[in-house]
Amino acid sequence: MTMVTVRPYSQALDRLRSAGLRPTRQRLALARLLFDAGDRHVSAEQLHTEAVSNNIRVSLATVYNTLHQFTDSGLLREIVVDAGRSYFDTNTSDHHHFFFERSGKLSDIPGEMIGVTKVPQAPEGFKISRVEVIVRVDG
Amino acid sequence: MTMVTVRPYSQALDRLRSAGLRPTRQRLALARLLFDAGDRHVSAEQLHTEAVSNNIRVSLATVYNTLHQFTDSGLLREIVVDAGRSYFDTNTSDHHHFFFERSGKLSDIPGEMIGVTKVPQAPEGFKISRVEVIVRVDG
DNA sequence: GTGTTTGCAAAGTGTTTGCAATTTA
DNA sequence: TAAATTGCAAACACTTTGCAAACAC
Repeated sequence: MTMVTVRPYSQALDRLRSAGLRPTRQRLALARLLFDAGDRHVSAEQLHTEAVSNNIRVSLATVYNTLHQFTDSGLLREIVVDAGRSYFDTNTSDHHHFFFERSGKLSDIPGEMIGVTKVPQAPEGFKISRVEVIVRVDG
Repeated sequence: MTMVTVRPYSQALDRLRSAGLRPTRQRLALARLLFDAGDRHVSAEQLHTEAVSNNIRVSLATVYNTLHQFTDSGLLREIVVDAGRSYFDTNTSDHHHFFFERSGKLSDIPGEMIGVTKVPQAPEGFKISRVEVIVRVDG
């Protein structure tokens, strides 16, 4: 018996709808690039380049706007590992990252593969919004 | 019996010596600001402002250079939590951080207060250089 | 049609660099 | 005095913004 992945059409439209974002040409095209290819970590510049080379006419400003709108509506997660460059992760579930210092690339570590114990209480009046583990690797 | 902290002079000079850095006026002054006041998390801009208001004549470029030299020689640790701004931590021992999203401030979590278990192997050919835990808090 | 979204170019951050002048050893 | 360090101003990389034109509903 063989497993078959049925992908009748991009889920991009549904994602936009459920996020309450108008499915404009640019947003749809970017959503396809982002979500139709499994888990990804992209910078704005990268995504823009990729869009352009796929003949999607979209400005860099719109890519930035779109990435932030997607992040605000929970479709993406922003990751900061490197001063002066933001990455956006299409995997919004609970997980952590390897960061490859030489190449500047990221890769996912499934949430259950790392255990963080004894996380201290947030100080009075604050609540923990996320516990992020970054395993920096080199070599 | 009373414990007395004897601080005959700043340890800044010794720190520079042991790091093999020439103790210039600027480096000494910055080292005093950084290390004579316990654990600190500062940005370049912050440190420069502080220096200027303490009548230390030093340019922002030199502050950047100095922070990087200190980091390279192990006197400081660089922390990236916020896109587009680097912090430098005078505590170079094994520990983690709270990051206060609203104020942009950091505070230390002693190394032994968080346990990270089951850290996966670094991929073939890579070695782990650091495991960083950032507890983002909000509110 | 009306309100939203886009693209452009300009402006804004934070950081780095080139090089002459200054300082340190 | 020779080599290292500094300051300045310009250059940089990345990101955000203002606003008119284009678009979605």
